[in-house]
Amino acid sequence: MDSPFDSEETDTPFSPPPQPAQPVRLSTSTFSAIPQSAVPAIDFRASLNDEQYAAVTAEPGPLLVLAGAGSGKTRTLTYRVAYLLSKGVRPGEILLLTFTNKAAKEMLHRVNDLTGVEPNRFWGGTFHSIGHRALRMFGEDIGLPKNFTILDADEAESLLKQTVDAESKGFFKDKTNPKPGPLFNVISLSRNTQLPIGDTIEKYFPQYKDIAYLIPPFAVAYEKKKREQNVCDYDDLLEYWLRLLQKSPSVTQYFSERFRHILVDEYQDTNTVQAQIVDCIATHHRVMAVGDDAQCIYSWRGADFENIATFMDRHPGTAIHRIETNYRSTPEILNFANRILDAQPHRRAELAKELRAARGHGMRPQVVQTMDDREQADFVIRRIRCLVDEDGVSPSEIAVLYRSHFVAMEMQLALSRAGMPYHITSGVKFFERQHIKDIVAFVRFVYNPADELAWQRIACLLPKVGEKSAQKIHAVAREHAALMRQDLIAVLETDDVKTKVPKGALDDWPSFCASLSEVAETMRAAPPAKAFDMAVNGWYGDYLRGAFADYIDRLEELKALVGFASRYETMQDLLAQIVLLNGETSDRQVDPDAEAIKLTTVHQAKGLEYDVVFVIGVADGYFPGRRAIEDGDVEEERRLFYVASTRAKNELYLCYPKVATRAGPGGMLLEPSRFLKEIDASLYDILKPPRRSYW
DNA sequence: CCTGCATGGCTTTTT
DNA sequence: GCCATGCAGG
Repeated sequence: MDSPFDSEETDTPFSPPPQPAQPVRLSTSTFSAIPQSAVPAIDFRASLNDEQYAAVTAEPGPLLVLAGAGSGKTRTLTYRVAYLLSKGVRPGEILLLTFTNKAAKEMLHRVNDLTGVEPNRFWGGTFHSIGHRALRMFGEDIGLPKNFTILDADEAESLLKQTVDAESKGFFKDKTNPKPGPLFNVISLSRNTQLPIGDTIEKYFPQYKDIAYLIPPFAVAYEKKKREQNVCDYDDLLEYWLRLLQKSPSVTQYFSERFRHILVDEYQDTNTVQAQIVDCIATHHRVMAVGDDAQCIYSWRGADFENIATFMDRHPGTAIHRIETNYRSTPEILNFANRILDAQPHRRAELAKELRAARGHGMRPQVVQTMDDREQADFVIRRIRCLVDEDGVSPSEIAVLYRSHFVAMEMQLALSRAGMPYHITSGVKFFERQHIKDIVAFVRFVYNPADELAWQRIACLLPKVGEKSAQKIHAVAREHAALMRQDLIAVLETDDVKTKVPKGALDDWPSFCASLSEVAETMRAAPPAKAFDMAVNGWYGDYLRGAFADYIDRLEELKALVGFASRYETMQDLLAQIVLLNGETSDRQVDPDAEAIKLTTVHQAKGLEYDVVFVIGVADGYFPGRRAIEDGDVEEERRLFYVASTRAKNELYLCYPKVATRAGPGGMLLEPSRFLKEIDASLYDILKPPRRSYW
């Protein structure tokens, strides 16, 4: 049972002396009082308020922390980690689970600042990335070969599409049937909620009631395909992890003995699988779940804030801590935000929190009405200039938030025109760029030749090769390889295989195959970055030169990818991170350290705070989104609006254009968001910026 | 079977 | 005003 992570906790200067193994027990005991001199002494009492202090220093055991927005939830969590360390708990005994990569990074960074303990000494990260680690260690116990690869959302969807096409020829031809995307969502949601597909459809997708019976076989076939190709989709990382824990007592024992303390951030956003995973590992009940039902914004992915309510049933003797003092926002912003929740049709009384403002007064939120997108962007830019130049606000303390990516389009253009540097956590991500995905697929195929999606991607780059030819080539190569007991890549150049290669592709074929072999060779002997380097310099390099006019720029990015790869020691880890870190934004920025304002979706802004926040597109149809309105369920959108508003510390601007220029049929008139209309007008000011002269 | 053109349909949010 | 899918040609 060797883990590549084991060494990390044992040989660093901060490690306390080894402790005798302690029996797992329901913890009524206090912490073992082993002095921890390496971690700097922290005055917990002075650094925290009463509520936070109580939670941070609570006896080990099930803890539920109900923490409102801006009440210092992350602070509580990070200090809890520091407190555990100060009591002699080793970093390797702490498991820290979050939802987004950003949150994980932020948390571990803060712990590092506080205690000096390096982030990589904890097991901390998203459920998915920790699931991947678990599968990497124990996947073979449930029949998952160790070189499995991970499909991103597009690839998974396309595999499902191919599966369904193969199972039932005309399914997608019939327009009344769900398309691959929605179909994937149905299956995914059923897996994440652990509900049978029939129940899932009844509950969440009644429009598919009539064809519900068709879907379970598709799900089964899809699962089979994934196994054949030795690939996992995102949901597998959670489901297989759970299955592993349920099927193998020794694995469960390993995790629960190893992670004597479990902390879960944003517990309101756990879905059934995630909650079950936590419960399985936390047989010792030393688990701290931190959450706020008002900020549950992932229910479309199966998140169920009822998990908070049932936590105490699943972990008897739960101590509940409420943290209700808000240090972040001015009372004006907080009043406004509280009213958003007041308008909720049904509130859970037992979860309700009353946020108290701790700060002095500031300005009321400003509702900004402009003609169109363009004026909206102009307003934001002019206001930012003013804030930065005259009020001395740092650009990095300013954020522009929106419900969905497309709302930010005009904003991006305007910022570029104005020469104002910005970070954007949306749009086409670095790892989603074509050439990046190509080269990753190239390497991924070498690593796992059963991965047909990776194969299709690279094979289709050859002239005259499309999906069908790619499939045929792969099939014949697979057969041949099995027959000859040889590597799949080694048989690609045999005549049998070549008969399936279209004429137009034969010119490229030898160098294509040679490059694959070279990469395979490198992968066996050298660190992963070398294999990437080899791939870039081989056949793909030639292809790139011919296929793209901006060849130089793209090559530059591929070199950056090689640089990224050099941070990883194993191919498995590297390839997984590329899929899972689906974040690393393609900042159009030259200097990454330059002070830049931030553009992000509300989802990605969760947990973060800024001096000044602009929410753009606060109009019905945008926020709440059109879809949510049509489905008659805007409650999640309301929580999202609450999350957006509570990101602001000093100033909050809610902007909307009166005319929709781009979206919809065009020229449509927009109403202010219903969430604005629900709020007493005395709680905000209305601002109508003068029309800008255009010459 | 692949590729190019035209029409229709449409837009969450993240791992 | 965009992208993806559908149809005709090679």
